[in-house]
Amino acid sequence: MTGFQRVAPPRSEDELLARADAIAGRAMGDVAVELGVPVPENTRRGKGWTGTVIEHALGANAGSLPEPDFRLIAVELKTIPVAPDLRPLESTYVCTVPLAGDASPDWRDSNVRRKLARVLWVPFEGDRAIALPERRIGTALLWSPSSEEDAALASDWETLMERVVLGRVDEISAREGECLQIRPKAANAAARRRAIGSSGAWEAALPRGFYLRASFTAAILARHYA
Amino acid sequence: MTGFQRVAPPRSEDELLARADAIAGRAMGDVAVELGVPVPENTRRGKGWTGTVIEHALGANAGSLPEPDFRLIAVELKTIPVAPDLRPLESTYVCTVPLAGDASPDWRDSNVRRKLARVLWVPFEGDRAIALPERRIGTALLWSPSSEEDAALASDWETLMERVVLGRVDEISAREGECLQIRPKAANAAARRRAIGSSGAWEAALPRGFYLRASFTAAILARHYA
DNA sequence: CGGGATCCAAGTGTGGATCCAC
DNA sequence: GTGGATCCACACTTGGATCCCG
Repeated sequence: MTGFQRVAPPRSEDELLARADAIAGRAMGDVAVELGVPVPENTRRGKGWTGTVIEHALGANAGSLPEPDFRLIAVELKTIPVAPDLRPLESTYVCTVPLAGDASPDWRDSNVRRKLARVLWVPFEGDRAIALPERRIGTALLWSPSSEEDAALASDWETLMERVVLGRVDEISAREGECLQIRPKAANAAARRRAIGSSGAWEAALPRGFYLRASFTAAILARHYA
Repeated sequence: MTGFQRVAPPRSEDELLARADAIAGRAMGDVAVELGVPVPENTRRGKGWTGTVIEHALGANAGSLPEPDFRLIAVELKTIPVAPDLRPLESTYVCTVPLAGDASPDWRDSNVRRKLARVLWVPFEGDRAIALPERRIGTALLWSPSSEEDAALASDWETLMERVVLGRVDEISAREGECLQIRPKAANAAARRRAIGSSGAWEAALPRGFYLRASFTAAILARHYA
């Protein structure tokens, strides 16, 4: 939001969906130029660019921390690169893993659950043979977890967090978890953050994040668009 | 330390004092130019400039957090503006007040005590009628608190922290404390930080810092230079 | 293929302190 | 005079994610 044209926050889910409809089918670069968002030359230098563009286009409250992207209506935005058959090409970052031992042991209080309570999925062409600005935006989907999805997420989360609070996050592999996984989330492999160690004392650990597996988001998109 | 000429960290107090002697009597601006440190035009835009210049000149490990300025020899650097009679014109910032309730209740474990255990005081001309770059650097003084000074600091610290841990930091005035006081330390009066409230729950509080009163530092300088 | 590694922008916090109205 | 308010630089953290080698 630094000097770009501002779009007012949406005041209802209908208003949000109408705006999403308005950019569906358009190219990322066109939307960005219209908003005054700079277009990166190199794709490697634009890892978070798509998210930023869509945020501005839809009127997200950019940059707030524990807040949803659309605060007024409590909706989180996730842009997701997809293949022509709508299958996601990447996993989806949810939030950081609390390593300091200051998190509730209850799934219902977790940041993962709060983040995923209401999500606007905005798919876009993920084919890397196409330059980023030329990729087209897809039709958005407003989603909340079904009771089955919530149960599956809760199960993974509880299994993973049990090891985290015991100070064993370093032993967790991204192979664990059926729909939710834990992976590194850092500038590089040397990054360290204060964490509870296995002895109960502070240790330095690689920062991690919770991610949704592509198979999980694939099922969400498939169910809706089928 | 961003692109300026680096000076190696001093390996002994003698080496540090020798360097301090070498810049005593010189003008701030001359030393800055020699080191490649930019000189600000407006004095209001250079509140921390003197500290930065002296840090570079003496070889401080700039920018580390809980570390002393001279890590190898555990010495903290404080530049202090003084009148012609060597009386300080300002109070001296020590460290932030721990508002989150995660601090030890023991003075011996406190950040204030650690910071002040060994200090190199570098006085400089504080007269605002003189442009900042023209102000001359004074003769440095390496100091540790006497047992009386330590006791006085401990007394103030304990009285103040008792109210802080009870969530009553907002009720503390800078008038309290004979040698150590608590004052705002923030970008502006609207800044807020998470703190323990009087009910025990989290509240938003204005960030604060511990400061040494000018009368306290005046006594230190007077005793040494008399 | 996907787990582990990495990249950028922007916001926040900390360390360096001094300013200035009452 | 001085208590309360404020200013700058820069390191760190977080939110946005994708890259890429075994």
